[in-house]
Amino acid sequence: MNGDQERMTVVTRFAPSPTGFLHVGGARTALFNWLYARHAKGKFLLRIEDTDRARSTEEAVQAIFDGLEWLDLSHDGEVVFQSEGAERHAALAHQLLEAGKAYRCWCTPEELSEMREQARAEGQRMLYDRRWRDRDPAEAPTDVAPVIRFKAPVEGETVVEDLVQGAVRVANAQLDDMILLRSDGTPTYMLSVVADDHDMGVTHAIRGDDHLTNAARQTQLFLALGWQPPAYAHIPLIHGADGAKLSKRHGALAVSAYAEMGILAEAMCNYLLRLGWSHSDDEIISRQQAVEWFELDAIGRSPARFDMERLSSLNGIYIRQAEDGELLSLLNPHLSRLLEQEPDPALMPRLERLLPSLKTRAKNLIEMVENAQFLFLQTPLVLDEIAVKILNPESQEIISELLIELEKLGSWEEESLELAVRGFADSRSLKMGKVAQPLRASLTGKTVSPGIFDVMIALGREESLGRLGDIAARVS
RNA sequence: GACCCCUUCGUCUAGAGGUUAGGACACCACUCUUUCAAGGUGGAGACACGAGUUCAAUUCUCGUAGGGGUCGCCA
Repeated sequence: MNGDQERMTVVTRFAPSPTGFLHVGGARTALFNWLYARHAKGKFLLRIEDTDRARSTEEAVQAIFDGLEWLDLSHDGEVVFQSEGAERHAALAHQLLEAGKAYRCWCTPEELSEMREQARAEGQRMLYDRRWRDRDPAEAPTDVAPVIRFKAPVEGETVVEDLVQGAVRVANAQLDDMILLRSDGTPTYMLSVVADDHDMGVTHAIRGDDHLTNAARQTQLFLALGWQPPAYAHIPLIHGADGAKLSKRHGALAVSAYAEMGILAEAMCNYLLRLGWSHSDDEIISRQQAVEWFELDAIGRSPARFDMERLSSLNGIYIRQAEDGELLSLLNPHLSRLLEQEPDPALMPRLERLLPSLKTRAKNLIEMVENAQFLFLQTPLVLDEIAVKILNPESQEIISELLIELEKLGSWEEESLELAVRGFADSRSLKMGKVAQPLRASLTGKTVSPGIFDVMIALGREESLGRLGDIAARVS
């Protein structure tokens, strides 16, 4: 990179094709582009590559917007829809044609597939054989609409100075004359990206490794148009847990699916950031630190596997760090779904009080609301199987006697509650567990819950005594 | 098949000629303890293989093997 370029404002872009949801791979690409732009105090642009009108959908465009919003990756300026530049792209193709840097090709799809068959049979790379490159257009069939192909260099090599992969050399003989304009006159992706990256002033194209070969062809096109290609950074792909490519039919989920699983956006970003990028031993990295630290040369070159365990663990950490108010609003939709109705606002303080205790016990928002569900249940509680076993006649008797002690309590604070319950256990020579577990079962209907005194405080005196009363009432 | 890229614990990675090869997740044990977690302590666990270069290679070079990607009038 020369000095002029260093002084230029960095412009990155995320350029997804709207043919499906935004999955983790795309999300990471977007994150890296965003981080690099913010780090360099440059611009992060968003371009929707919808030149394949047959496959692009409105819903997919929306899904991409939603996904980026969830991840909090805001772009600068207006969104560019690639299809809107079709006319200019087509004009560029004609300009190349007139300059003798492109030519018309009248091959039919059938001829092309024959060519591929033959190349395969001969063990060659399946390339277009350039049969119309120097052929007289007068020989053109009249019943075939031509495409415009790029007259690519035949000899020598094209070098992509990749910021992640290093210098990648491709022999020009390995690249064929790509189609610039389809027979219906519409531009192809290859032409459109080059034109748009140039027009948008993109200085750094950070994208998936699967575009590496394309980078060589795009470099040739840039040069033919008299433009300078952007700096490229091809980041390794994300693989599934089994090492195979992560695809829509193989483990790749929409980022929205992770949101529904109760993953926090911050955790997702932190996880994605550490997939292929590192800053010595740092693991928990805030957005602010990431912006400060993010450099392209710290991106690894080998593909990484997607590890849900790791994401979950990170998510647990972010949940514990989350601010209560924020967490509460994040929890709300999950709670409504679990309860199959809006939670009673009058009961929300219970959740709020139990939040600190709930935080250490969940790896995602779903687990969290499940652990908190008992706070919102109607009494008498329906006990689960093991809770029923714990509340045998003996335990019910204990609860009944404990209830009498608790009713006498003047204050309903952790200290006094603990004193009372422990005192009660001591007085009968009972181990704490003998009292706590029946208490837990009575109060929550389950055998697993946050600390029992936290539970009692969250439920409040009246509700707690009521629930214990339900159990005590069984003692005949 | 051709071309391109990759290769450190099971996974994500640190490392950039000389380290007891470090951290994180997961795993195991212990601890804390009213359950479950969280926390704390400790443990097991890796430089794919083969040649070179060098006094010295995980680190540099070249092969081999394995993995991945690309070869559309898709993007």
